[in-house]
Amino acid sequence: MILNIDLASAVPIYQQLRDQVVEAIADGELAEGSSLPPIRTLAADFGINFHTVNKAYDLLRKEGLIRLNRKTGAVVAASAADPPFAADWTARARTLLAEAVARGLSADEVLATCRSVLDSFASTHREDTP
Amino acid sequence: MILNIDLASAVPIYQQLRDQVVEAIADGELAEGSSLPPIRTLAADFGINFHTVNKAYDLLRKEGLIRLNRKTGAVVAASAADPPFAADWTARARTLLAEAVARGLSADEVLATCRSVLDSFASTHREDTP
DNA sequence: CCTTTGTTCTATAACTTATAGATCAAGAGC
DNA sequence: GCTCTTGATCTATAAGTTATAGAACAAAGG
Repeated sequence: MILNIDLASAVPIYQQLRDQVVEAIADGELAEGSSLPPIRTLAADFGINFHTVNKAYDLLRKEGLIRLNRKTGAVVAASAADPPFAADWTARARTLLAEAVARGLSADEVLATCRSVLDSFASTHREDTP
Repeated sequence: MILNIDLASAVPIYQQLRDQVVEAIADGELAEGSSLPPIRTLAADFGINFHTVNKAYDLLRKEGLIRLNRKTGAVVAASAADPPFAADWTARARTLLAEAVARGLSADEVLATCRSVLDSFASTHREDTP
């Protein structure tokens, strides 16, 4: 798994890490059961503090995306969307979609972009499609 | 225009205000040329500081969504999406869409949700559809 | 004139982010 | 058994963000 962080970005480092793990899971690059690097290793690789990585992993655990165990380390969990998540997600999507439309993108363009992004997730790295 | 703010929310007040104006513009509820309430009026209505409202308006101005003038007040600008915006928006959409997929929603469900939200924007409050 | 409006300064308290160091507890392997 | 690796959990500190507050300025209108 290839992770990149941008120290100059306005988005917090722990959030960048979380986002990239989320994208890797959606991508299929990180399948259920696969392991993430140990906190300290990842921190050393990026030259950042291990507490920052810990915060990202803790966030992913709270979201139910990974399981954390001593020695087993961080492992990608089985995904099961609960109804409250769907409602919350839709509210956030509404805000993001509204921004695109308000800035002058047409609904068709926006939907095409979404479809294209979703296709890029569905098509790659799936090992359960023989 | 009906604005609601949640003081208990984790999302900053100025961001909530910005998001709701963005949604109102996407909705057509706020058409090009229509006026937003004066900073101090809005602040008084919500019982919050006028600097907080000023920050939201300033953000909207920087995004090119409204124009600010002394005495003319805050007016919704003509929308014209520049290419850098589209690229930036797609990157943010990728993160949000990835979250839905990673949490177990199917690509079809997600796309249907997006379509439904976009339809809700396109269908309401348009006075340029005779 | 005086009011209304956005704009711009300073200041402060509370919270968030990132860093740092120390320690604990569970499991693996020698 | 001992040690190493691992996540988990405390304290602490510096820098940045958020929200509040008060004051004052500049332009346009009545």
